[in-house]
Amino acid sequence: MKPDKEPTTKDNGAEEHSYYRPAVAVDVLIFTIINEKLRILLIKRGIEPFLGKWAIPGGFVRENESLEETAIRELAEETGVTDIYLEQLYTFGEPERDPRGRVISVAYYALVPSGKVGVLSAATDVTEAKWFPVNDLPELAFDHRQVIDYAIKRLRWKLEYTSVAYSLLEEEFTLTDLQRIYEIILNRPFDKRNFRKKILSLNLVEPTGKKVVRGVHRPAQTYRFKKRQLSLVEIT
Amino acid sequence: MKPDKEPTTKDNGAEEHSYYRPAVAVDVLIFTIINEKLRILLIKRGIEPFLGKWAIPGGFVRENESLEETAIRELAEETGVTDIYLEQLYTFGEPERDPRGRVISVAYYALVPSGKVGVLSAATDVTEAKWFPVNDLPELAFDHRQVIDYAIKRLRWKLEYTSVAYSLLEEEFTLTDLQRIYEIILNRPFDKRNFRKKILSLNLVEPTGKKVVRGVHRPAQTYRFKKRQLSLVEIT
DNA sequence: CCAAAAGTGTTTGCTCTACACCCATGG
DNA sequence: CCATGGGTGTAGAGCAAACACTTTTGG
Repeated sequence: MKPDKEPTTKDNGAEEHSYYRPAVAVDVLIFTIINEKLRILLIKRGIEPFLGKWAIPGGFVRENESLEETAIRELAEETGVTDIYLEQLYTFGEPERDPRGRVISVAYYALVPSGKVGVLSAATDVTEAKWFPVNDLPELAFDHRQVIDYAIKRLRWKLEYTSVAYSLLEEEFTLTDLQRIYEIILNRPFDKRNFRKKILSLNLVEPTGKKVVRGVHRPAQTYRFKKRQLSLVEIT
Repeated sequence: MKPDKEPTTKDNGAEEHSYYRPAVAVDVLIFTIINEKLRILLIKRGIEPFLGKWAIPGGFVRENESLEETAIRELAEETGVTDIYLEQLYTFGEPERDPRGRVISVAYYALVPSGKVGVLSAATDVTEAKWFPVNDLPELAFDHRQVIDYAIKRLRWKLEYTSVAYSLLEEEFTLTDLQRIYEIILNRPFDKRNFRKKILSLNLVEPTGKKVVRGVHRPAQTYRFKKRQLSLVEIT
């Protein structure tokens, strides 16, 4: 139970005694789209430091629990959802990030389908939690502003080069739904014809055969994502 | 000094006492190119577990030292070099990765210019360290095989989409040098004319005006990287 | 019949690929 | 003068961008 030289063995036996052990937390950035805006789930701090400020939900790693398991647990505690897109983002370890002492925090980010969101926001009302549009954030605790900025950059990048976008949609969706995800997150318009051409040429999506009527206009074909597996470039 | 609820405040006061604190290590994957091969610096373990197996150099985070500082320190201890490309790779935290107890390890990877290598391999002879070609690795300790595989994937990706390649070269280099870096790491040939056209069109490189003679043939123009700063896509 | 989103092709420019020969040097 | 890598251009294919009208529905 007392690691002495891991993971290396650079034999300068000077460090045989107990090592300095920082606290290790996992923070989970939970994104979704509500009302045409990319939003993140934040919780209001009830204690010092940063009392009253908003923060990314997170918690400490437990014994016998992997980092990913911690993230999944946190996610479930906050939102009740499981089985959604989750990816390690970055590990933040500046000594001064927490005024109370050293905390190394491994950040993950999760994408929740826009549809499950009603449920979520209800479930999270108990502990003071809210979905904030990412371009209208409140005052944040710790270095959480930078963490969020970094996550958004990564999300934008992933959206352009992989198929994460599907993680923000329900099983069945229209191509317009998909296009809207891209437009909202990347914050620029796409040409409808070119967009559809590109998506269909990627062959990641197939029509369900069903149509859905969503207003006083022509019904739309719905599609489903072929394999519920992500990305061509599965390197972060 | 005793963080109680960081970084979140999900008020279930059950965890007010001292948290479980795993050991936190930083491992540094140091890559370079020697003799037309991509190589990684490994050290031989002198103690159990995995005695005699090779491992990625690393060490524990110290108080008041950021993760990056730890990585820089490890890198300097192993190789003597400073001021080289360093990037956080991933954080590995499976509870069973170290048989002796929980160790969370934040992996960084570094790229050392091919030229500084002579110096390095000499300097590292003291502690049993060796440069191994990445496609001819010895038996490795812990989960280090996967860590290396992951790093190589990331390195390949970075090479294609950013300008990390320059981190493996000296200040001044020929276009053939650069092409060779790409060919070695991506393990496929490039067309000389197309390669040069592309590199020059990116405008990241400028001729030094000097030429270098390196054999019984026409001397080559040398170039330098315009801004010693990396990547267009500065995300992960 | 009107409003609103769904759906659909073609042209143009640009980027990527394939490909072969002359040049400068040292021995 | 020979061997060796340095250096250069062009044509064709495939991909990305721009762009406008018809269809289906509910009210």
